[in-house]
Amino acid sequence: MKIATWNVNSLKVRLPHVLDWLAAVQPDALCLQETKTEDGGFPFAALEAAGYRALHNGQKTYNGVAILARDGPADVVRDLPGFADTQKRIIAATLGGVRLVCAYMPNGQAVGSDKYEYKLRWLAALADWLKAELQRHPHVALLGDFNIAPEDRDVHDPVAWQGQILCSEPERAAFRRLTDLGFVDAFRQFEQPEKSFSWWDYRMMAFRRNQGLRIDHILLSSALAGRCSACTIDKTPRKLERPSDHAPVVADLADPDPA
DNA sequence: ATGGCTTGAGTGTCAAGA
Repeated sequence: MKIATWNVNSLKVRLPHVLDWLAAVQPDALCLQETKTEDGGFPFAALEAAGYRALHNGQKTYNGVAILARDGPADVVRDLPGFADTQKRIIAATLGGVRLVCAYMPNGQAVGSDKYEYKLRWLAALADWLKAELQRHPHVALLGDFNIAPEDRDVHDPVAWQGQILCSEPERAAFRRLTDLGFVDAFRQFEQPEKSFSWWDYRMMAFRRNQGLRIDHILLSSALAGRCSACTIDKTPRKLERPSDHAPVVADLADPDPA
């Protein structure tokens, strides 16, 4: 089973890239963030024609998350249970025995801002919910744009970014709270190239200079982590005309051992 | 240099991203 996550920064603009990427990579499930549309503008038919059913939690202009899957997903949840939020950042579904949680975590804008406080509250609510979710489903995969670079090696210039948004200690502590629940950063289970990033600013030719951050992640519950045979960042679509500023992250999961 | 691009909204120019 191949699962993936990609912040597309507007699905209307990026649909051709998404369709090409689905055809080339053939994932069983793709989690999308920043679709930036309500259902009315969502390309259900084009994705269906490509062999993917879509679950969408949409919003006009901002946010919006979706799960594209070959098989029909079950037990769909939209939004963080028990957390009052007008922003559409969560969609979850069960597929092939795996509980997929697609998340677009808040950006936070600046350390100390109202949006930063919201980010930390949102992350705390996510951890509380996932703790309960792990009791119900041992095989949980949390995929998405975390807007957190968990360690200095995930940052092109750790000195410049020290303490800044996406890298601050409270954000990194929120990430560690997830790994303390038993989640494993799939990417770090394997040897990776140095300076591996998943996001590059549109400005300053940041991609060409590889001035990026690794903020898009696939976290696997311990029961799932043992089935993961590979995890990679696919920089190919970042090189296209009018790219998303994020690259997809892909994980391969072996079939479960027969009981 | 609190900039630089890109998107959506809406038709002038701003909010937001990260």
